[in-house]
Amino acid sequence: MTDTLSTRLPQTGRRSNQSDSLFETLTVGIMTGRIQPGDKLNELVLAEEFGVSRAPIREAFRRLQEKGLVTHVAHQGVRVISPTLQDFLSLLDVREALEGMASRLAATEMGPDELDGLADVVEQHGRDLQRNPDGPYVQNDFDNDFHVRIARGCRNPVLTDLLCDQFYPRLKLCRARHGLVKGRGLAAWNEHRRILAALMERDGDVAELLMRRHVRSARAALLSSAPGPDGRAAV
Amino acid sequence: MTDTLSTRLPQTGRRSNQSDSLFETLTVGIMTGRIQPGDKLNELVLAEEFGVSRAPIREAFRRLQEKGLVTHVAHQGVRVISPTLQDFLSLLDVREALEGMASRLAATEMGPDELDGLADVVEQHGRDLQRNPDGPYVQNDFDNDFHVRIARGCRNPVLTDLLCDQFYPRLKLCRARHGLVKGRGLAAWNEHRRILAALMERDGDVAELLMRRHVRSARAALLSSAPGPDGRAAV
DNA sequence: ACTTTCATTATTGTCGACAAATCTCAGAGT
DNA sequence: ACTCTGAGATTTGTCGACAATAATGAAAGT
Repeated sequence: MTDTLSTRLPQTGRRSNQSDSLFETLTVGIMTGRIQPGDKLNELVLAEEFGVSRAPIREAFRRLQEKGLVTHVAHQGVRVISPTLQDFLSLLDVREALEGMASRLAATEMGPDELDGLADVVEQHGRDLQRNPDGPYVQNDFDNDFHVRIARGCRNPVLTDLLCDQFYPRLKLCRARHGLVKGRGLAAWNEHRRILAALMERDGDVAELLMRRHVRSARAALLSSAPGPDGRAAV
Repeated sequence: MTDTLSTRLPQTGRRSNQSDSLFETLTVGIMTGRIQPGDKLNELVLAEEFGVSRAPIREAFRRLQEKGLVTHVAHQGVRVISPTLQDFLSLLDVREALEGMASRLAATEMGPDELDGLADVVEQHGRDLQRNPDGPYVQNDFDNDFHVRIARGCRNPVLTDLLCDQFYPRLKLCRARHGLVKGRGLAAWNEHRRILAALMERDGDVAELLMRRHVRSARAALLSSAPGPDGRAAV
């Protein structure tokens, strides 16, 4: 945790209870990397930092715990999860299943305007690649991310929530811990283009197939860039 | 909520904090149907019932909220989710993806002893069907459920937790709200047998295919037994 | 020098109380 | 009979304090 957290506290009057604000702020803090994997979250420190009592802090902790972003052991406090490479790989297996289904559903459910927006995202990604061809695919803006748009376009609220609220935060946590895979930007972009084409053709079977292959490629790239020779995490 | 909840409170000294006990007790209460969908959960009432203060109650509520079993609106309290038929169907779409992947992984990861145990489960199910051929497939014992065993056999902790801790409780909630589909017991059993066979042959492709078809069949049966003519929930 | 023991400290778990918001329902008004 | 209003009651949000447990570190023993 490099910086003071209170800088981002909305102190909004819109949301009446502080527990919800805290939860959101801490979630963003973990996703952006301001709070690092392995960091201990001290109740008193955070309470003072945010100018609240410990009760709302603890309630936010319980939600973070159930969200899978922190661990909580009795009388020992809360600590940001530090996923092993094995955890990362496990997460990507589940991601393959979920995003594959999301793509299948999105193929029939996304509206023309949504598809246009998705095409814009891909096009912008292509322009970014021209400037920096070897860079990884970075998820700068959550709302303008290729995968997030598909997760939202599948018209399945359970799946959308699962991916956006639970899965992508944990994925960002894994990336903060293990780094991004370099040099897969161009390959990812090509795979995105083919998935987009399948969606526009309303071909759910192909869209699922391509998305699953896409996630599997990312997983394989991660595995091949892993430190250990047997595919196990160093820590 | 028909019965007093405190009957199941472990009051165990083993688990030091009461928040965890409450969370588990409430989760079981919702899963078993003792707490019904739509029920309001009053902090003071529960605090008195369990003989604790409101703080641990509230912390348990936050975890239930993030688990997706209750809703929480500010100054209005906590209420057990009352899923629409649409939610039920959405859940089954995601279930198809997750259990399909679990079956694929389980085909290569499950040990011989685990497969034997799974075969016993299927056999026992067959004996139950002889006595009551028209009954639905009921999940009497969580540990001896066909799907739970596969979820645990896939050797992917993320997937196992997602299915057992998050998905199956929500599924039970949906069943409590919308009832079980009658008369699918025999068909389900046959599908289970074929999935088991694929697992024993270590054929992940077929196992995933059959499991997805199995879940889709259950979904279709639910849809056809639905009240509305257009597949929309009455509520 | 190293390990063990024990008292001190720091942190978490729980509680009761107060403030703020919502809900309830009797009574006035149409 | 129906709707609207508002005071009282109920319920939630937050706080400060105390108790219980774990982490820390100094002193004693080997």
